[in-house]
Amino acid sequence: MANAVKTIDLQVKTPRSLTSQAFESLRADIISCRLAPMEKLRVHALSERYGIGATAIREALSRLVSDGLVEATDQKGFRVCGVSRSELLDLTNTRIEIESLALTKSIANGDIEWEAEAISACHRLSRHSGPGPGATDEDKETWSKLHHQFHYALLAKCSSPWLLNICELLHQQSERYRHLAEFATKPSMRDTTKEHNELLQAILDRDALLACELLRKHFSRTTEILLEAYQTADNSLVA
Amino acid sequence: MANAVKTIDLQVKTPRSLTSQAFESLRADIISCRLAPMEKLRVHALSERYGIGATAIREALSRLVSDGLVEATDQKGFRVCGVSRSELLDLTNTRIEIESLALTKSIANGDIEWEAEAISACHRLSRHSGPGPGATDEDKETWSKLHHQFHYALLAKCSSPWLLNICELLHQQSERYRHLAEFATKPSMRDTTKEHNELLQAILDRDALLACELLRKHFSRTTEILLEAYQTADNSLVA
DNA sequence: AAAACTAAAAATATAGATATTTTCCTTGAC
DNA sequence: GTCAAGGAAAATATCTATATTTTTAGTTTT
Repeated sequence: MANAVKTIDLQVKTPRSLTSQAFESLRADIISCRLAPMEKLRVHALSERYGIGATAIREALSRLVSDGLVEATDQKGFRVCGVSRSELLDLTNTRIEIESLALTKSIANGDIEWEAEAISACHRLSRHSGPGPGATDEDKETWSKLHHQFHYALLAKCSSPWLLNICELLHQQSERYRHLAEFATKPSMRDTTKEHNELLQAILDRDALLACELLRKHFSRTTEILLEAYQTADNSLVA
Repeated sequence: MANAVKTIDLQVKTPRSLTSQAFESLRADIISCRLAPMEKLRVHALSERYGIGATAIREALSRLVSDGLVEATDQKGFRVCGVSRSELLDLTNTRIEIESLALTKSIANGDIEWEAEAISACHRLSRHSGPGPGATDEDKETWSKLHHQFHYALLAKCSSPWLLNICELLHQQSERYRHLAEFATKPSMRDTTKEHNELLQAILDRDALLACELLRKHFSRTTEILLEAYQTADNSLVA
């Protein structure tokens, strides 16, 4: 009721707190490995780097602890979580199993709108030039986003917020591993677009078993390539 | 080398930081619902309650955000995460599915030592008087711990740190729901000891399918009882 | 070379300043 | 009279700067 024009309220942009800004900057820098695994995170240094007070940094780091990106030790401060071959393998396996659950549910519940979203996300992704060697940092970031949106769209209708949360958590972890080897990967003799299209087709056919199998292969292949890249580059992932 | 008696260093207790203390106190109070769902968490008030400075509280609250126990809104502070029937149902389902994965793996990998641990944890639990109406707060807490240790022991050999992490996360969430209805539950016409024993037996028989089915029933029954308790007590879990 | 001491650096905690949000009261319109 | 709008005042969140403790690294001594 009352008059229709009152406050414009065009959702400008949330006047976010410095803590939130620091949180996102830190997360982005850790996932992209601009802050390397096991790197010590000195609050004072970060405070200068981002131009944000120490308390806000400290709080942002704390929030990242439960996300598994930062580890904190009492009286010794923070550091970026380490990486290892065994963790990458565990992560990949866990992700395959849990995303398969979500995908199966999504296929069972998804409606036409869901199919449409998946198709358009897949299309957007396929038209991007990809994260290959010639790409700028911005290109790579855009591709990551599109890639994420495609996979998210597939799981979106699993109708389980908790399951979806967990998938997001695992995705975030995987992204870090992918970035870690990014500069070491070769011009990829891999047709990811084809993989995505096949996955999409299986989904449209509502063939959950095939879709899960394709998802498994998709993730496994990425991990294999990463592990190989580490070996070639002696980019030692200490076990 | 050198003389044997120097510093006693009997692993007294880690001289933990105030932040860690605050973190654990807050977590315990939220899980036990001494801090109720949706309750506003005023930093100043908590600072006095625990006798710990505001910064440490703030940091501890930040750490709880990613654990899904506290939610933060920029410029509006913190509050305990809300609860709902639908979330309880989602949580239970997700937990059933994911713990089943872990349990199956554990059964595949577990050795004699693992069996022994499971048996002894089950025994310890069965000899406890239980969390029934006549129990003191300390009794209840001890029972929770033993119950947790039993279930953890079952999953311990899944050989996937990530999967285990996620199970712990979900367990923590479930515990909060259990405590929420604790005072409303009736003298339980339920033989949990029997349920636990049957589950243990299936595991010793290495019958993964049966074990998962028993686990599912175990969790489902708890949730049913909780939902019923909410209804009777008008302990409204707003949908 | 190992232990003990010293000085610098860093993490943690406190207190106080600033800015935002909420509350509550007043005012005005229907 | 009731409801909505406006606007202080209080409460609260956020941030900075400072002080205290702990860790680390370097140096000396045994």
